[in-house]
Amino acid sequence: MRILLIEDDTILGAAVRDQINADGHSVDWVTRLDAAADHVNSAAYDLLLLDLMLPDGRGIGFLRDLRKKGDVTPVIILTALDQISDRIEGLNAGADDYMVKPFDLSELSARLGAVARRYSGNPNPLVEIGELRIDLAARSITRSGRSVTLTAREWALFETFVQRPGLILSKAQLEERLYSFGAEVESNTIEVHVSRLRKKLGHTIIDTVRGVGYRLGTAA
Amino acid sequence: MRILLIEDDTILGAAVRDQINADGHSVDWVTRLDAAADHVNSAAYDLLLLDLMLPDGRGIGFLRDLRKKGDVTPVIILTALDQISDRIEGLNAGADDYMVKPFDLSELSARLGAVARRYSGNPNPLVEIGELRIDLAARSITRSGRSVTLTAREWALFETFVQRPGLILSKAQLEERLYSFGAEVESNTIEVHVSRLRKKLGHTIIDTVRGVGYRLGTAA
DNA sequence: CGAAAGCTGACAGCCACCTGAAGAGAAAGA
DNA sequence: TCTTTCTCTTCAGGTGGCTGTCAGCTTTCG
Repeated sequence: MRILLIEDDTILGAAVRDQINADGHSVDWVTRLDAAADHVNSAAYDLLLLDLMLPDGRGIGFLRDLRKKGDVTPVIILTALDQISDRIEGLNAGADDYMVKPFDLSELSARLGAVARRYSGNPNPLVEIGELRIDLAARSITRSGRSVTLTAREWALFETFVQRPGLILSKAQLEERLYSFGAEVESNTIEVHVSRLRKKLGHTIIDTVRGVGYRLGTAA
Repeated sequence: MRILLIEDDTILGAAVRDQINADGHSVDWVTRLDAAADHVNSAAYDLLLLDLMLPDGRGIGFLRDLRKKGDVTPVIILTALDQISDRIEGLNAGADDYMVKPFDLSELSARLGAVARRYSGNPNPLVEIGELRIDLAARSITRSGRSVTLTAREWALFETFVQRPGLILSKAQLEERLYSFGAEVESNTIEVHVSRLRKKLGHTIIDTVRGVGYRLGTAA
């Protein structure tokens, strides 16, 4: 596994680097966000270890930008902030996990192993559903050869279904995925977006499971 | 997702149960390890939430035994012990994640979502009963290859039988399972739903034990 | 045979869901 | 900065499917 470590504490950073090397992974180590951005753009990493407090800014923003660009590389946050709000903020920003300093190096190994297992099966970037062709990486969809454009929310919703074929997702789950934990939605937003997706992608693309939730269309 | 909650604190347990329900999952809740073992043996769960300190022993041993038997059901540990050593012991014993009490319920939701995502790629276990094929996770049933759709109540009822093959369930038990406390039913609702299930799934799917209750069909 | 228990078709009320529309807000461009 | 355009949330009205209730019928058993 190829790992990018973003950490400005030299003592902790060195310890983490050595531990990861001992586990048989390769590590690039940077201490600033601008250097991290360069590395992410020029190399493909399997995992980012991201400290939240860095000399040139907060890691949360970096993570948000990363996700905004469509990068889905797993990220584990390293933070000294033992506040629930920070953990949630991190998870919302797109982190896959977090570790609160000080942490034990053997625990870090366990987490790396979990992430490696989680992502060992690479998803096929090209998905075909009925008359639809979906390129998850490029965020593009064609319907019977004709290109279809989705808005941000629509894509987030649709992607959620595509990544979990067969599973029924409740509105609560979908809201959790689409919105921050703090920002509760008090209306039928999910219904509206489902309605729009059906209009754009065909009415059979998403099935309603009354009283339970929604599911990717089985007719396709 | 079907979740088994093993937690002896009634206040926390109830809160967790309600949160999970709100997320669209179904929960069985036990307060002792021996009861947990019974449940694990008699039903297929997608996730275990395991408290470490229980009246009849430590959860770590329970988890070790589970893994020893080859059970790979994901386990999230709930613990009041904010010690790194305990976390590591848990991860080493085969836990997939842990949460330290007190934790935020929205964080629990996030973790459940992560587990659901992690295991969504795996094919769901199929239960076969006669000409029926049942995918408990996807809530789908095929009868002789033909897809059958159940309503929410019908599914809840049928699921109850499938999870307890061989057991005779009284109408009172079934009502308790299908309806929240407070919402009393004063009619033959269970009979009606059993009737509807038989119509959809075949008349031998559920046997009547006169004067006692119902049982999953043995003919199959 | 009679009584108790169980079965099922019918139905009405309710509620989950759908969708068009409107206003607020953000992004893009001048 | 102002304007324009696009997007998202909220709301309200309409619709249909689900579900509890009941009545009448069938089955079981003493």
